Formats: sequence, C-alpha cells, structure tokens
Amino acid sequence: MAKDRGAKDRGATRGTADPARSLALLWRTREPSAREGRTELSVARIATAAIEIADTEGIAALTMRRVSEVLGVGTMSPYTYVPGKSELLDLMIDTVYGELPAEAPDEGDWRVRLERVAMDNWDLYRAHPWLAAVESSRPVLGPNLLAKYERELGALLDSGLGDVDLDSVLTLVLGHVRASARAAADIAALESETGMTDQQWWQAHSPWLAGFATAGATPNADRVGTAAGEAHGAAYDPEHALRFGLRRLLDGISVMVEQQRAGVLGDERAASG
Amino acid sequence: MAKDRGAKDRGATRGTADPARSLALLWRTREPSAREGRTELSVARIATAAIEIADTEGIAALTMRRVSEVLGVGTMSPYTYVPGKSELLDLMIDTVYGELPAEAPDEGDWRVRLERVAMDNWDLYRAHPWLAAVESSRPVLGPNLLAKYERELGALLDSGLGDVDLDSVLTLVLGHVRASARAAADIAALESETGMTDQQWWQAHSPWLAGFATAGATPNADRVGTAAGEAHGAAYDPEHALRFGLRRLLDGISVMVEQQRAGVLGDERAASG
DNA sequence: ATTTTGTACGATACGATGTATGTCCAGCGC
DNA sequence: GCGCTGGACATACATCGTATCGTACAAAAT
Repeated sequence: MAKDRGAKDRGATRGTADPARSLALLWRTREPSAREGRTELSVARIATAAIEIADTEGIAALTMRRVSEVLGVGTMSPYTYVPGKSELLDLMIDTVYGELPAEAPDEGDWRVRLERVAMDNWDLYRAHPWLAAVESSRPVLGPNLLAKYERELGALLDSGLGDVDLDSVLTLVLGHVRASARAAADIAALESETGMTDQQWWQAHSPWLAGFATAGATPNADRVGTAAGEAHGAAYDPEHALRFGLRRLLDGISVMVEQQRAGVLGDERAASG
Repeated sequence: MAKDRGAKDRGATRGTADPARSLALLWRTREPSAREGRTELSVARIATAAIEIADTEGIAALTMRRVSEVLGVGTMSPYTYVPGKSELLDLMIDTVYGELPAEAPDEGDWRVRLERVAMDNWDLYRAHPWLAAVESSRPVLGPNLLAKYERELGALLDSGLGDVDLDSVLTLVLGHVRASARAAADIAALESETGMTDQQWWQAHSPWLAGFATAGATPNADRVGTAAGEAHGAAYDPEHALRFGLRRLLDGISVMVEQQRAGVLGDERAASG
C-alpha cells in the first residue's frame, strides 16, 4: 500500500515527470492496442478531454476525476493510457503546440518575422490560457515542440546572428510573451474567482489603503500609480505590456544586430558569464 | 461542517485572498494582544517561520502543518493570527520586500540606476526563490511594496519619461527579472527533486530523442540547440538569460528615451491600444 | 466449442492538505 | 470565588493523486 510515494503528487501543476515515459507518450511509441479489445479510451481522447477542461474550466479544475467523468469512465481508467497527471500535462502541452502555423513566416526581414512569431505564440496562449502557467523550464521535447523551435529559428536566420545569440534572442522574446500571457491568465482567473474586475478591485481597496498609508509619504507612487491606472483602465494591462515590451525588445535586439553587422560586438558572453 | 468551501483551498500557491484582511494584517491593524495571556505566537513569528521553511525546503513544503510544527504549536494555532494560507503568503511577500535597500540608487543616470534596481530585485529572488513563483498579478499593497515602488520610480525620474511610460518601463524590466528568477527557481527545484543537473538530464534523454525524431528533419534546431547547450553548459542558463535580456531591454528603452527627448515620439499608446 | 490469456476498466482505499468546528484552559475583572 | 474572554488545540471532513487488486471480456489457442 502506497509504496514509495513522497516525491510524487507535487507535480500537480508542473508539466514534468518521468521523461522517458513522457517522450514515449508524445512520440506515440505504443502501438494502437495490438489486440484491439474494446477500446473506448485512447491517448488522444484523453488529451483532448483534458485540454477541453483546462480551456473552459481553468487549470485548477483539471483533476483526474474530472477527466474521467468527462470521458464517462472510471476514475482510474485513464491511467491505463497515461502514467500520471504530469505526463498528461506534457501531452497536453505538445498537443496544443500542434495548433501553431505549420510554416515559418517568410515575409519581411527578421524583425517583422520575429514579431509575427511572438504574436503567433500570444494567440496560442490566448486560446489556451493554462499553457503559460504549465510550461516547464525543462520541457519534454515532443514532436510539435521540436517543429516549433525549428520554425521559429528559421524566421531569424537572416539576422546574421550567431547560433548562440539566435537561441538567446528567441528565448528572450518568447519569455516575454509567456510572462505577459501568464499575467493575463492570472488576471482573468482572479476576475472569475472573485467576480471583480481588476479596476473594481483597486477601487474597492484604495480607501483601505489610504487609511493605512501615511499621506504624502510616497508621492511618486501615488502620482504614477494613478496615471498608469487611468491610462490602462487597470493597474496592469497585459495586452499593453505585451506590445510595449515587444517594441523595446525588438529595438534592443536591432541594436545588437547592427553592432554585430558592423563587427563591433566582440564575444559578449565572455564579459557576462 | 465544511460550509461553503469550493472557492477556497485553490489559493494554495497564489498569494492573494480576501484583501481587506490581508491589508489589515500587513499594516498591523491588530493591537499586539491586549490581554497578554500566554502569548507564544505572533504574526511576526509565524511569518518568519514560514519564510524560513520556504527558503530552505521550497515552497511546496510550506504547509500549515509544517509551520505549526516548526513553531512547536498545534496545527490550528496559527489560524488565530492569520486567516488562512493565502494571507500568510501575502504577509511573507511584503515581509521579504523589507529586505531590499531602503534608499533609491543615486549614482549614475537612469540607465545605471535601473540596472541597479533590477539587480537588487534579482538578489532578493536569489535569497528567496519562492518569491517569484508566488507574487500575484493583483498584489496586496503592503507597506514594503509601496515603499519599493516609490523607491524604484525615484530611480527613473531623470529619464524624462512621462508617468505612464515610467510605470511601463519599470513593469517591463522587473517582469524580466522575475521571469528569469522563476526559471532559475524552477531549474533548482527540478534539480533537487530529480537529483539530476539540467545538463545531465538532457544528456540522458537526447539518445531517446534521437531515436524518435527523424534525422535531418530539423537542422536549425539540432545545430542551434547543440550550440546553445554547449555555450551555457545547459539548455537554459538563467543568469545568462537575465543579463542578456537586461542589456537588450536597456538598449530598447534608451531608444525610447532618446526619441522622447527629440520629440519624435507622439503618443505611442494611441497606436497600440 | 471450450479454455486460456492478456488487457481494459473500475472499486476501494491511503496519505497529504486546507480549514471548519467545538472544546479546554489560563488569566482577568468583579 | 466566579464567570468571561480569548489563545491554543484535537478532531474531522472534503478533495486530490494514485497504489492495489479484482473483474469482465475479446482474441488466441486448443
């Protein structure tokens, strides 16, 4: 009974488990059931149901019991096809990557293409808000993630950057998109949980705050906070944060690309490591 | 028994709960126990213990039972001082903000100062890796967060940017630092859980991957992935990602600052909203 | 046609977790 | 002395992931 647990369970919202099993799952090593008995379930059906739940009810509602319920089977039945919840998350992730455009953007220069790549990712996050919260820093390299990486690198080849910088640039931009998407998903989740808009929330609590804080002690915060709040209609506007940050990033990357072309840039990593 | 749960519990690792209670907690509305009976516990002692646990054992190990155990009291005793786990997280967050430097950086121009602000935040995340994972998009404005915001804005005043852009710039840079810190904490957690370095992990699983993937189908990914892995000694190097991204961001922000000074920049938000 | 076998599926149960609830007890004012 | 108040705690419950083991049925073997 309950043999060597202890390191398990905690992977609840963490998309990474035994990678060999996840890899086998993602690349569909398992033959589609040699004996062909009664096969109500399948890896694909389970993944689809799980994605549906996470999309519509939020990642917190994604429990194995709920998945089973949606599929109309017993609680433990999905475990025949999927080793555990972590592997299921890995599977969900690689599955939705498959919804990205199949071709690398080919119009414009690297800057136009990179912006396009960023917005494609943004759109995917909007379609599957749980994705940003669940991606791991040690991703399981499924077929669709591999294809995604290949495609996105392809969009940057004409920048003239070296391979290492190529990876750094892509990681940086996609990291920004992911962070914005995470924030957006957080806000949406909070709004549906609390039944209050961000704006309503701040309005409801600023009187409290005013009561506690010493008046005039934080002039910059008061002034800038108010200005930002009014400009965005909220304390934080994810869509604005995305575009604002993307513009600064692309400008900053342009500086690097031009330095590189002018031969000015030595080996930058030597100075930063 | 267990009346209207359902919207509770899920706040497990989410640092936001009933904000009025959190605010009252953070600003210490509650008098320090008028009756002075046997007072073993206090809000401060609970917060300190919780931070200690999260620092040394990871945020996943932070349970109410563990907190009570460390304090040497019964499981439910902390609830006398703290309404719930979410509020405790809010309290922990504002408490560690208090460890940041008390004064705004005053050497150099805005760029030097902003970089300093970024690195101060980075250092805080290194000291408390759980922080990056727990900060909410709807933060509870405790005294230390308010002071932090005031101080960080002060470092940027000489940039000549307008109030709204000031907030956007700060949010952008701190978001990058936080994302890097989150990634670093993720990696560290994975390494201690799995007992494997990122590098070891990739080396152990690249044979698997090679077996699945079609050889030669993804040349860019293969080449760039290998190059990046060798350059950083891992698939992802958080410290490098932090510095690389910070440089691009500061370059990009410089472009904006100079455009602003030259009067070139109209109202950017009109075009992006 | 009958037996065997392997696998899909499910019922039950366990440990972990947040926290509601009711109780006990120490110290205070009277 | 006596009741009151507020701090501390033991117990219990719902929910979650999942280990374990039993059942039923289709394909294979006879």
